[in-house]
This record gives sequence, C-alpha cells and structure tokens, in this order.
Amino acid sequence: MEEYVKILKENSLKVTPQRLIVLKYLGEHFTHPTTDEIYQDLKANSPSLSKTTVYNVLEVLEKNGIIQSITISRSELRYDFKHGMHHHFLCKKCGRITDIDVECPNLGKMLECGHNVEEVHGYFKGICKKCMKKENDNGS
Amino acid sequence: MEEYVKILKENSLKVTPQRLIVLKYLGEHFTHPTTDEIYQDLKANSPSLSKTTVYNVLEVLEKNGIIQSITISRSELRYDFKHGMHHHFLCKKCGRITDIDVECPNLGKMLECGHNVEEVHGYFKGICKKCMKKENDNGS
DNA sequence: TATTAAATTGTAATAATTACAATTTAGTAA
DNA sequence: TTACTAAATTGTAATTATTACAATTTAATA
Repeated sequence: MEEYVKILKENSLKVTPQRLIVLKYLGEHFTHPTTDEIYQDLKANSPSLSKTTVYNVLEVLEKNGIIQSITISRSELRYDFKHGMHHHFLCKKCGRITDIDVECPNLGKMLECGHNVEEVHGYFKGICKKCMKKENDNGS
Repeated sequence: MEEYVKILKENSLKVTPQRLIVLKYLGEHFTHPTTDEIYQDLKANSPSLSKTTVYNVLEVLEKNGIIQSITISRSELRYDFKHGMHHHFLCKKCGRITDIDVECPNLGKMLECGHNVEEVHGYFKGICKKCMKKENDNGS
C-alpha cells in the first residue's frame, strides 16, 4: 500500500482511503475495468463507497497522468495503469482487452506536421488467438 | 446520387431515400459527424426523418463495411466513410477530428501473434497545428 | 486541537443509445 | 401494373453511462 501512498504524494494529491483502494485495484487488475466494475468489486469490502467517488478518483488520477482511460469499446470508459506506451486489442468474441507492447512509429510524422500530440491510442479489434483456436478445435 | 445507389446495390442492401441521404451526407462531410449531427442536418430537408432511422442506417452501413465508427471521443460514436486505412487526430482545443494518412506498421506483428485483426484504430489527441499557431500569435 | 479547503456521498439530471411495436415501403413475381 | 411480403422506417419508451450539485465528512496544516 505504501507505493500507492507514494504515488499520490508525488502528485500532491490528498491521501484518502478511497483513492488508495482504487489505485490498488488498478495495480492488481489488468482487465481494463469500467468504472462500474471497479465500484462493484470494491463495494464488497467498502460498503460506504460511492460510485460518484469512483468517478471522481478516476478523473483526478487520469488528470495527473497516473492512469489512462481508453475508449476502445464505445459504451463506456475503461481504465488502465499508465505503464509506458502500449496498444490494446479487443476480442469481439470473449470481450477481453489485452495490452499489446508496441510503440507507434507514426508519432514522429505527427510531430513533424506541427501538431502537439499529448495522447496516442492504438486499438485493434478482432478475434483473439485463444478464441481462434477454440473455433478451429470445434472443427467443422 | 447514382454512386450511392450503386454502393447499396453492390452490398445487396435495399435502396431507400433515407439510406441515400445518409450516405450522401457522409460522402460530402468529412467532419466525422455524430449520429445527432447527421440527423439534425438532414432533418432540415427531410422533416419526416426519424433519428432511429439514422441509427439503423449507420449500423447497417457499418456492418457492410461501407463506413466505420470511431470512438475517439468518449461520449459518442462518430462516423467516417471508409477510405483506406488512416488514423485520426482529435484537437482538444477546437474539437476538430482530422484524418491522418498513415498505415499501422504494427499490424504485421499482431497477425504474427495469431490474432485475427478485423479493425485497426489509431487515435492521436492533443492541440492541432492551427490552434498551436493561434496560441503563439497571441504571444505571452 | 482547531481550522479549512478539498474530498466524499447520495440523489437527481442529462445524453447517447437501444428496444419494440405499429406503419410504411422496396423489390419481386404474377 | 398490381399484389405480396420481408424488410425498413417511425415514434415512443426504456436503458445506461456519466455529470451536476448540495450536504456532509475528512486530510493536511498551523
């Protein structure tokens, strides 16, 4: 838990139990959860937690560059600890979102054009390796 | 208009006035409009048009690979005629979304991994060239 | 320990999208 | 040209993620 306290202090953010448990959740779950998933899971051990607080915490963590939100699936924001540049793959079959460890080689060209790029999002959608295998195993 | 009739017929879709005006709209507007923007603009000349129809038409056009939806801004889907692979840049200042004509060099790696990739989305966010220039001209 | 600005909470409002049933229509074949 | 039918369109109502906001609580400080 100390590491999460440290993160908050480094960003001059007040250390509250709510911020800590959200941070811890994201530090331990790499599923790119929605606000509601985070809220539902945390509520079990923190019954007084409010969903608005989860929204607020996620907002402030993102503003400080600690986490990032991804818009790969239209219906809701999903959150991710910010760990270097990477892309995301959404499997249309199982719904899982996985990290893809690649950089964006196009960034250089963007900067050349004179744009000030603050965020880079790479999203792939399709059927993941596992689901492809399942389909093949079932045979036709 | 004939070109839009052709597109529909090529995809074995019924040719309806509603589908034609939505297609025409997307063929003439490169602003990556939302469903509501399309609806509001078309309603002027087609008062009987229903917003549900716009949703339906966009859905069927996307399913047939004629247009694509982009999720660059969280709050709503935006639509784009499908014209080869390209990325998008969202200016956080003026809100404009512009096409960036680049391919994704990472696609090969994705396929190597065994995933079946059906969609590739590249989103950049920041301040566009024009807005940067404005900021600089105002001086400090 | 007292103070205060900021964080948390719960409720109500908003906005995009979807569900659905009734009506209309495009495409086909007689 | 007409009749038929499956599909498209329409309007309304429901759903869902998110935001607004006012009241309460609390972390950090002096």
